[in-house]
This record gives sequence, C-alpha cells and structure tokens, in this order.
Amino acid sequence: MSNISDIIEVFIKELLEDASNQSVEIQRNELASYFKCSPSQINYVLTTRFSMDRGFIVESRRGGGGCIKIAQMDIEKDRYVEGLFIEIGNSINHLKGVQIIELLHQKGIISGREKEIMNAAISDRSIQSPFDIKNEVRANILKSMMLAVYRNE
Amino acid sequence: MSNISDIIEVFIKELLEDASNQSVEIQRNELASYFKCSPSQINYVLTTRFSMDRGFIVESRRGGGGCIKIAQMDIEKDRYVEGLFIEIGNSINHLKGVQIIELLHQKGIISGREKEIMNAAISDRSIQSPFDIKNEVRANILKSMMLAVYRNE
DNA sequence: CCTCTGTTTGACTTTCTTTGACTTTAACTA
DNA sequence: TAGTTAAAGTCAAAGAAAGTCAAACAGAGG
Repeated sequence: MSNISDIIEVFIKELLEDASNQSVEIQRNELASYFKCSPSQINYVLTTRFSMDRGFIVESRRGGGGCIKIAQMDIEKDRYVEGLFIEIGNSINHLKGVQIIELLHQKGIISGREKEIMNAAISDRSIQSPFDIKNEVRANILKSMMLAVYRNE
Repeated sequence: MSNISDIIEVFIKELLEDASNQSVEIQRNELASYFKCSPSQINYVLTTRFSMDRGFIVESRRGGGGCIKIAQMDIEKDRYVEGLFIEIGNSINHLKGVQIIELLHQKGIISGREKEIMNAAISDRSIQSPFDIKNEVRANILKSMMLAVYRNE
C-alpha cells in the first residue's frame, strides 16, 4: 500500500494543510531527490492525485528558479460546486455549460459580467476545435474557471 | 521563485511606483553590480519583463554618462484594446495571453477576479486539444472574452 | 499463468535564465 | 580632431529547471 506516489501525495497535502493560503510551491527536482525517486514521478503524482477534477490548480515554470505551484480549492467545503463538477465531468455541451454558469450567477457566486466572460469562453465559436473533443475542452475550461472563482472569493 | 530576473523586475517596478512621473532612470552597470549579476542580465530583464507588449517604453543612451530610461505607457483605453485585438490575431501562445490579461487588469479594464477567470480559461491545462491548434483556440477564447468585457462595461 | 491496472524510471524535449565575448555609441581629453 | 574611456547592446552558448512519453515493472484477480 505504501508506494512512493501515495507518500508524496500525503506529503504535499500536509504542506497544503500548513499553508495559510491553501497553496504551496515546490521544486520538482528537490522533492524528487528528497524522496529518492525520479523527477517525473512528481509529474505522475500531480496528474493522478492533484488533477483539476479533484479541485487542484497546478501551475509551473521552467528554467532557472523554476517551480511548481499547487493550489487547492476545498471542494468538500462546498457541496454545491462539487455537484456541478461531477455534472460537468470531462465533457459538456454548450447548452449545459450555459445553464451551469447561469446557476452560478443566480446563486450570487459570480457577477453578471463574470457570467458573460465565462459564457464567451465556452461558446462554440471560441472553442473551434475539431468535432469530437470540443466538449472535452469546454469541460476543462469551465471547471478551470470555476476553480479560479473559488480561489478568489 | 528566486531567480535574479524576478528580483530585479520587482526592484524596478518599485522604483516606478515611487517615481512621480511614471518613469525612472537606471544605470545598467550600477544595477548589475548592485545585484551581482552580469550587465547583460539587465537587458534580459528589460526585454522579457518591460517590453512594449507589457506596456513599457525603454530608451537608452550609450557612452559616458549613459543610462536607461524606463517609462510606463499611458494609452487611452479604447485604442489600447483595439491594438491588443490586432496583436492576438488568430493565434497566441500562453505567455502572451497572460501578458495581455495582465495589462487589461492594470488598466483597470478587468477586476482581479476576472483576470483569474480569464487566465484559467486560456491556460494550457484547460485547452487540452491534442492537435496543433491550441494557440488558435486560445486566441478565439481570449478575443471572445474581451468582447464580452466590452459589451458589459 | 495471464491480463489488466496502476506505478516507476529514464531518455529526450522544451522553456527560461545566466553569462561572457564582442560590438556600438557617446563623451571627454590631449 | 583623434584617441581613449565609459557606457549600453547583441547574440549565442551553457545551465537550470520542468514536461513528455513510452517502456519496464508490480500486484491483484480471474
């Protein structure tokens, strides 16, 4: 049961616990050498345990002084948004997306202008990617924006 | 995190903050020796952080008593956004997108939260199109969102 | 024993930073 | 005015991160 990935996952989550602002910065190589694993192991942990669907935002910078920033939205805290996330899943059509954004507005979670910005982002005209993946891309964008809203309440 | 470029960037921005007329003069070699880096490092910071794209104008004079003058552009809002549209065109990479959004924020056109929402929408993690159209999709999304902002001033 | 799923690794790629050797321009001085 | 010196500019190479991807590996269930 104790594979390295799980241990690293717990470690990062503890860092997040301790962090005042629910976000933490790590250095990939540093962490990897601390746990005596390969650097790409860190990427594996991030993609499998700290995905957007689980309420995490991961950003990074390469080059000298580069780092990885992990931020958390406590989805558990808000059952409502959690439900919406599940509803979105990894694919959503335009109509449903608009409905969800409207709900967020009605609940007073986002302003009118923010609603319009989000609608613009998920419109079919914006997401001009080929056929099948449109709804996947839309789902990612929408969830990502929702996380941003929640991190900036 | 702690690369010299970022530190110098912050330093210069603080100088600009303090300056009464939104412009400041530095001496390249002096600054370089203050930060114990090579002089050309200063040029690197200027080109990557104080480019015109980011709303800065940099002028300099060589030779004895030479110096570098950094000023912040103050362009009228409407013309500005128009220019950004042209700059985006039908394809834009992530870095440039972030810069443009930052500018919109600095100009007071969008709020901090709107900035985060827009950043989320154009992040590489959101736009996971497997094809080579990422930058096209990003351009469309960004322009759409900017239009939405404009319609809802 | 085989397959399926999740983990681990390493080679290779991409991005961003830092440095240094060389160039250009301006001012000063004899 | 020519020569010297004191700036800043350029560019490419080296360095320092993080990212990707496919292959090897491990363990559980059938």
